[in-house]
Amino acid sequence: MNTGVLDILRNNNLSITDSRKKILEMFQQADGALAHADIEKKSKDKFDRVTIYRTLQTFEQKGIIHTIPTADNAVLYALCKEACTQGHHQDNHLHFICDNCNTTYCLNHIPFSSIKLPKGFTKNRTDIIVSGICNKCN
Amino acid sequence: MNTGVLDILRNNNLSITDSRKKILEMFQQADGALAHADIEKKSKDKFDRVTIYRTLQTFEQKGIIHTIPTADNAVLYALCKEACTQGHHQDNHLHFICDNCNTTYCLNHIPFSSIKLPKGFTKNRTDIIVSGICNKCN
DNA sequence: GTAACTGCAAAATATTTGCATCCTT
DNA sequence: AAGGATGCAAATATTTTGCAGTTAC
Repeated sequence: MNTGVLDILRNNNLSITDSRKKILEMFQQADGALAHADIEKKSKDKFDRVTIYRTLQTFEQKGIIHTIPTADNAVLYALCKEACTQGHHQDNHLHFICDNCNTTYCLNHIPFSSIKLPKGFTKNRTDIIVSGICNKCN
Repeated sequence: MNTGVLDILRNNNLSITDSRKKILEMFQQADGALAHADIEKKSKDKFDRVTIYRTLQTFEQKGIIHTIPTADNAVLYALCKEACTQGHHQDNHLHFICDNCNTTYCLNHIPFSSIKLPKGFTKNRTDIIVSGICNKCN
């Protein structure tokens, strides 16, 4: 897995630094979404808050991670799939947020019909957020 | 329209105050989503920031307005349709956010197939956020 | 060696809380 | 009159910015 992290950074022309390696690994291990606060907690005494903000921002610009909109307005990030490229994120995101344990699942394999917009509207990105109770909490 | 506002407040056992009337009217006139900042600007020198926070919170608890998840993490609110009741918001929200003018449209009449979750997952709320360019900006 | 990244300090924003006063009913 | 709502002050929390020192390449 470590190699994967390095490859991702190299492929995006980012220099290899401790914080970037560590934060990327956290995303891979989480296999789901992380909030700024999660990263801060899990990396206790490791990185400055500011570094985390900047790293997340860099990753998002490069298309390595994407934001997940949430109803309660927490800022969540998750690894992008291959389809994401710099400045142009994958079109369809389907995320499930558990109301109980608060875990976020990326359910990219769930199909849904594409949405037809009214005339004159152009679609760029679609986000679907489903909340409820996950299989572990049920 | 003024009567509508009063009815809404009465139906929810809320006392009729200037800020509540004014903010509700803003939502009706906006016919779309408003952020805390929008309300603050539009009601210049009228209400305290804190009153706006508290009013929005009250409205949301009563099911008069609901939050709209956004990718850029702005907090948006919009009027709920009749189907919303206290503590139990309408199931399907479809919102369009213009990347250009930033206007948010509630497109509740656009159909989409219901989403099937994996076994063990229970659905509570579904939000669909489409971003792109709206008909006015196109 | 140079450009880029990090950490610290501090500024700018955003949100919450406490309390005295005012308003609605 | 009583309970709730508002405004103000202040405490917290969150995010951004500047800059000097450090690190990657």
